[in-house]
Amino acid sequence: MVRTPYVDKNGLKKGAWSPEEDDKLRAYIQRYGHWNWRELPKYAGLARCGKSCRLRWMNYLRPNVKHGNYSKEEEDLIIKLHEQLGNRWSKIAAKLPGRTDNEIKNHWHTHLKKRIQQHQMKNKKGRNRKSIEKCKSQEAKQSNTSMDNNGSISHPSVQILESCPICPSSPQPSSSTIELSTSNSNINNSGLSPDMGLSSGSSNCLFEDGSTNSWDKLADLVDGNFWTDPFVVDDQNYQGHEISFDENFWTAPFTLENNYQHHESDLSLNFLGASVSSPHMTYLGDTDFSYLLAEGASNATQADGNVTCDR
DNA sequence: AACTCTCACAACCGCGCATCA
DNA sequence: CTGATGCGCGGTTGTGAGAGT
Repeated sequence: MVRTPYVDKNGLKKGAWSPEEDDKLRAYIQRYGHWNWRELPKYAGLARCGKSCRLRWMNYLRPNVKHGNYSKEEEDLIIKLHEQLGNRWSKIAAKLPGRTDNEIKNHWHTHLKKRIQQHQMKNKKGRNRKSIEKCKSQEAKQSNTSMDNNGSISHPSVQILESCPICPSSPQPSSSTIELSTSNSNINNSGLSPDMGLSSGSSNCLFEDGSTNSWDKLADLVDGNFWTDPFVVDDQNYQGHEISFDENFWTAPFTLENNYQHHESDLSLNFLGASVSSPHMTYLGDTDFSYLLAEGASNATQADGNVTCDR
């Protein structure tokens, strides 16, 4: 999947990086920093150009760089930002902690662009269908409606309310009761505003501002995958740290305690009032804690961050 | 099994901007 | 002001893996 390593005419190595080269670059930068990319490879003992070193560090070796596994929330944010900013990948990457411009760009070209195109096609079809129905109903009343061979219509009085291309339909909630509570933390998922905590019963939902809203209003806020997609909690008091849950979130009970040194906040979430552990939790933070969990550690504890998670 | 096609993504390349002498 | 240099950005390419035939 990567380019075969080779040496160019200037004696500089190109192509895929070896683990040894990675180690050299990582060790050097961790010790001395990247004071001058052009000079760096010479001192780090690498037969690479500075540009190549910079790219490798920025896109792969740099701490906290996340790879793959884009959450629904991240994808929606990328789509939204791309609408606003266009192909300004570095600006987009700046809004997604742990993601690089290169990776976002790749993800866009390989996944999101297609998704957008599919949604647009779908909307176009749906719009045509709607339009045809409306058109038919108006045909009896008015005679100046026209329809082409493709089913597209043109009519001065037909108004089309186009749905969001990304969130075409809003689901009805399942019959189960869902209750979430946070302390000093914000829950958010596709379409919910970042500062909106959600606590809901089976027929309506209570927002943090105290207002009660019908499911219809909630349905307006969430997209079609809200009830099935991974759920992300973004603790904004400790930026860059994310805790994400997989599709078993809704069925697997769990407890998470998150007491950071710099603020005493506890992040705890209860599923139906039960305070138990989940085997499906992944911590995507600055520390190596995620690896402990990925390795299947039980009672994983992050010492300095005081993060605990029982399995 | 062998071949072809498509996908995914790391890495490269060229350009433009900022800084400095 | 101008040229050299370094860096960052965005577009493109190369290639291994997996799917399809």
